[in-house]
Amino acid sequence: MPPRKLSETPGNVAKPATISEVALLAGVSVGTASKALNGRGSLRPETRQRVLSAAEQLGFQPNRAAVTLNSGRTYTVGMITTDTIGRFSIPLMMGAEDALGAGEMSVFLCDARDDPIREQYYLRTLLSRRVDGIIVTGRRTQARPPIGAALPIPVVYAFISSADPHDCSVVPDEAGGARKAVEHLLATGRRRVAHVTGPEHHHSATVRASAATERLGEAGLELVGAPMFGEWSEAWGRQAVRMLLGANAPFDAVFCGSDQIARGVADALQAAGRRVPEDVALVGFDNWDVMALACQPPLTSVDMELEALGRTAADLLLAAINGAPSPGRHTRPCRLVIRDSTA
Amino acid sequence: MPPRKLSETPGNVAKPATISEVALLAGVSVGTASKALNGRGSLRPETRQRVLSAAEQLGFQPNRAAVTLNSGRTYTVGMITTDTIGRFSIPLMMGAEDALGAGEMSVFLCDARDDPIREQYYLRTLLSRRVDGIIVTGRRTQARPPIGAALPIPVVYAFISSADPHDCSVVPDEAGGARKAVEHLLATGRRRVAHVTGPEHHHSATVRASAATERLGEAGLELVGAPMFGEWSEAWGRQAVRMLLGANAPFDAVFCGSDQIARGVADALQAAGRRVPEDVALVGFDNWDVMALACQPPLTSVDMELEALGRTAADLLLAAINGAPSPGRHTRPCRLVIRDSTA
DNA sequence: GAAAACTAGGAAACCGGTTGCCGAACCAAG
DNA sequence: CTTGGTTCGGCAACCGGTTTCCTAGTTTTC
Repeated sequence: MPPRKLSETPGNVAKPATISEVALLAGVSVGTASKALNGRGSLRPETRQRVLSAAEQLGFQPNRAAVTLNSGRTYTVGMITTDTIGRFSIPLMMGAEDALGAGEMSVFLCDARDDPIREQYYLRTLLSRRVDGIIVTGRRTQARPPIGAALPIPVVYAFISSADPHDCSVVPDEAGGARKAVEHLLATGRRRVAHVTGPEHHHSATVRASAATERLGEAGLELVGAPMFGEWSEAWGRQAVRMLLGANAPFDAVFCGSDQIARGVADALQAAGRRVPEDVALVGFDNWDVMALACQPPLTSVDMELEALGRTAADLLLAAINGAPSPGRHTRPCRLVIRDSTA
Repeated sequence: MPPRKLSETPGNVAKPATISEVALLAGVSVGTASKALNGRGSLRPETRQRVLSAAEQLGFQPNRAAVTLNSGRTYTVGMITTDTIGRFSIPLMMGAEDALGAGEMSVFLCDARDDPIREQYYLRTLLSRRVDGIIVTGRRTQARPPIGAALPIPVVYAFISSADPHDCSVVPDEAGGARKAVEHLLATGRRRVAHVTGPEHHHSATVRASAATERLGEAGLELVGAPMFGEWSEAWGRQAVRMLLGANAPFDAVFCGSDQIARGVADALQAAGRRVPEDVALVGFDNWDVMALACQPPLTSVDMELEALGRTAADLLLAAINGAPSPGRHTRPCRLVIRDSTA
């Protein structure tokens, strides 16, 4: 095999310049070149300048492997999504990547696809690559077993949280979000609120349901019927409306566990001749633009601010890498985005 | 700053083991340890075993920076999404990450967010980190200027393509997909097909529209009216249906440029009393499960097989890294997924 | 004008592995 | 007992930077 025939393009550069080539061109030693490039040591300004122009001319970029080797720092972090990359992981990743990029950190992407074997494989890979830290994200907020014990580097869990309370986790305040949703419904004069949400075994569903119930209780009210647990789909939203209408318990608002459910609810309500928001106000959860904006009318929804959450996680990780860890569970508020479905 | 106080956890390991520690424990020299671990040189089986158990015992993982330094290979590639990570980039990234991970490659994630400055920043970063190759992806299939000229490493464009025909690009056969959609409609007896799609300045919209028109022409038919260019939204789908119904030109099928449009079309048709698929058959594009499955009835749609596309791109990149580049534009077929909207 | 104090820049060790080369120990053959 | 061929494993160079230490040359000081 030829040494590195990487492309047929004629203008292809063979190899990046090394510091010794820069030193040679500038007529100094390698050590001096290094000092000039990093602003260390005491050099005549003219010498420094000569090295800098030589570097410029050769398009010199220091070999990060070499830098890593004697600093011990890789300026790299790993991001493991335990569930498949999806609607929730993306904003998280974007936020984290944004904050890390600003700190000159690069991000290794690892998609463990819900497979513990893949997860451990990636963990070993990341440790072998000596990343400075790891962010673990997932699709659900439920606590999960720590990804590893006694790791030599800091780990931050984002959205998902670690079952070990000493680990650093950043999670959205889903209960607070649900309370905000209910408060808004109360503020707009609704008194008979139903709740349609995802499966009962899903952590988010139960947390949001309890918080909503509790907040109504504080206002001396009760949920219309029990929380309706089902699945995170439009079809379930439609079905739930049929059940609600059949139950003969009047309601003037539905707080939904997700925007998809809310959209199904909206469709079914209108099919049944109920107007949104005049007859029934509607609040969703996730503020997933595709759903919330396409809904008719556009949907008021709770936004978990995942991008900011990812950014926070990255900042906490950077702090931990720099020797200032913040162990424990950190909570970030949700934001209510008001649209026509409750106007 | 303390040297590396990374977490408060007591069991925290200070530092990963080095090969010299392994060698010490096994009672051999560093070089011998290296040979034992890599299966090189000629060693007594017993010696080899002693080194292996020492490595095992210390949890030794070779420092990749050191390996990189003398192999020149980083076993790392960069993945740059030119547009923001979104619905299209995700499956691409997953496919690529999957194929690369199987080849022991790690992936640097770079989200350029449609910003040329960020893009060049990431490119420099990746080159400085001496990645073995780069995959460029984006949200649209249109050709874009090459990300850099005369790069020392191979680059593969996935989904998006490079304006330079010598660059390696992998794109879905959107025209073929559109033809398949039309063929299916013809096969199910439809003869009066309308086409509602995205903005005319969008490459995908025009390519798909032309292919659909052409395929109808081959059957001696014409599109009902001109292709209706608008935007990629449900609202436009609904509006287009109102326009179609108002035009008094009968139609028995609508081929839509996206699933979102198709869903708007479905809703508006049903609101107008037209049954899907009995009166009007409907085909979407993208096979975006959230839309295609939630649509009533579930939507027949063209799937661009983005995950496979990403995998192909990764395979081509790996081949190029190993000295076997495949310059030029590579096309991958789309797949028609048949559901109730055309049954 | 000589000694002391700086200054600029070079030599070399080092980070943690890999690999070519060489020598020691062992075996069998002469 | 010497010689030649093997086998095993150590030594040291090397990858590309950074950093410490040190020296030669210049400037300052008395």
